[in-house]
This record gives sequence, C-alpha cells and structure tokens, in this order.
Amino acid sequence: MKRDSRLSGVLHVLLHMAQQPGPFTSETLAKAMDTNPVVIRRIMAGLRDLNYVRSEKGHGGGWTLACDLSKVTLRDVYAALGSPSLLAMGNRTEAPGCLVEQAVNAALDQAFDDAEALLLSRLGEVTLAMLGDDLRKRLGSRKLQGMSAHHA
Amino acid sequence: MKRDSRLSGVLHVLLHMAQQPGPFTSETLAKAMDTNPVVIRRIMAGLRDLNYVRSEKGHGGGWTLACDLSKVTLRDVYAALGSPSLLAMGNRTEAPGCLVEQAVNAALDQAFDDAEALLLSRLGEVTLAMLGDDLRKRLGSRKLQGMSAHHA
DNA sequence: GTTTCATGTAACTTCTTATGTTACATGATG
DNA sequence: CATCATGTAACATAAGAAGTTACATGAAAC
Repeated sequence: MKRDSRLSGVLHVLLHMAQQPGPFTSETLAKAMDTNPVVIRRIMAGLRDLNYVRSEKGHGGGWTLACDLSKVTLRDVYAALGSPSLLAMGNRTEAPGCLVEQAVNAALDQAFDDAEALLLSRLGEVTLAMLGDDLRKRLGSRKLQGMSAHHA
Repeated sequence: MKRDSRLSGVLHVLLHMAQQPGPFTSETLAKAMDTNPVVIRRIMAGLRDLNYVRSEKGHGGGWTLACDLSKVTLRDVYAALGSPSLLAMGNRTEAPGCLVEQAVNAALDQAFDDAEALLLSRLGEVTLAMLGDDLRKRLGSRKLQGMSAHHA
C-alpha cells in the first residue's frame, strides 16, 4: 500500500453528504468514491461512534450527518479514524540501550514531533464547514467559467 | 512493515563510524546494528554515490567517512536515501476531476506541505557533527554517572 | 596466480498494513 | 415475511521495508 488515504476518503464522503440532505447508503457513497461499500462503512464507523454521523438500517436507511459542521475540524475527523500514524518514518528502536542510537533518536524525534504537531495544528484549524464553503466557491467559479465559455 | 527506519539506521551507522577511524566492514556494522550486511550496503549505497562515504573491496576494505561532518545535514542524508516519502498519509487521488475531491485535496495538501517543509527544515538544521557532539556529551555524562555511582 | 576477503547486486522471502471483496448476521421498513 | 441496509468477520490483494541467500567483481595477502 502506498499511503493511507482514509482521511482523504472520509472527508470526501462527508463533503458529499453536506451538499444535499441524506440519508445516503454505503453503496451510493461507494459508487461516488469508486470503491466498495464495506470500505465506506469501515471508515465511517469511528465517526458514528463519536456521533458525527448516524446510520440507520432497513428501507430508507443509510448515513446522515449528525454534527455541527462548523464545530468539527479535520483533526477531529482524523482522531475519529483512530489517529493513524502521520509520519512514514520512525526510529529503528525506541528506548534503545545504545547511546549512539539515543543520540540519533533524540535528534530525529525533535524534528518528527515538531512536524507532527504542526500537521495536527493545521488540521485543527480547518472545520468541515470551511471545507464546504471552499467547495461552494469552486462550484460557483465552475458555473461562471461555463457561462463565459458559453458567451465566448 | 511498520515504518521506514532507513534514516534512523544510516545515521546510526555514520555516528558509529565517526567515533573511531575506519574502515568498517558491512559485517561489523551489521552486527552493531543487529541486522544484515546487505541491509548496510543498501542504505549506504546512496551516500557512496554522493561521496559522503567511500567503500573499498578486498583485504582491509570496508566503509570510510569521506566528508566534512560539519557540512552534511540530516536532510542531506535523507536525500541520499532517495528522499522517501515523509508522510504516512496522502490524497486518495491526485489531480481529480471531482470538485469535492479537489476541495479536500486543497485543504489537506496545505497541511501536508507545511508539515513536510517543517520537517525538512528541521533536518537541515542538524549536521552530523552536531550529532557527534551530542553523542560525546552523552558518553561523558554516562561516565560521570558511573563515577558517582561508584562514590555512592 | 590462487586463495581470501569485502563490496555490489539481483532475487527471493517475510512482515506489516491499507484496501478490496465475499459472506453472513442483525435489524428496520414495507 | 420479503427486502433493504448496516455491522462485521474473514479472506484476498497490493505495496514497500527489511531480512536473507547466492553469486559476480575486484583488491590484497600469501
């Protein structure tokens, strides 16, 4: 597997859901994402546990948004996924006896920790509502582009 | 595989080499690192190509440091490894047609790029010589600890 | 010059983890 | 009760790092 794309995927789902009233079945969402319904259920499970979304069985069932989009940040969504590791690199050994390794770990950890902290901080600054606003802007400008193309 | 530990590993090797004159065989280094000689050769290949180290065959051969340790940063070493990906997460799709995905990617890329830039910057601030100095401090304080334990 | 030693590299195995898929149980709706 | 949808286990697939084996290349020692 190249890189973990669950955060990217689940945000895609949430943003799609924010564009129109639900509920949405896993199958519908899976088709929009070109993947499998089980994958959808899997990445949504954590968000359901935190009550960011709700799921209903049976006819008319599916997934529904259940949170204030202006209150939930990308960092919250990341946490709902179980906080998978952010960095692709790490130390060979944690808590090594070898002093050489300790010196290496100390230097790397400082850099790694800083980068992780910044990434989490950045994710914490962006709410789902802000993502939705950005999307609406993109939809608007596409519409304008279409009109100007029509006029040209 | 959990996480890429090549940077950690190769730094460990370099720091070991900086502690005493060489040359060191891959087998010696592998034993110190509790790994396989081929792994050593593999992670050292890029550094040899950049002339950070030299390797000699035959009797008395092995690896030798061939650079000014105060001029080479951890970032240089990282680059010598082929600049493997730093982040464990990424976008589901690059250059997507879907506007939703574009909005998600834009938000995530901003956070990801910032974190990567910070990490590279931090790695660029630390030279191998600084790592060596830190190691010597650790060796010194261990000696002191041993002495005070002896006095106690 | 032949033996020994060491690197260089290809090929294969093993391990881990995200992702894709199948199968089936659970529960809600008509 | 039949249908629909989620919940989840189990298994398959894929990618990459790390470990291992095998052998070629070349240098030094004898």
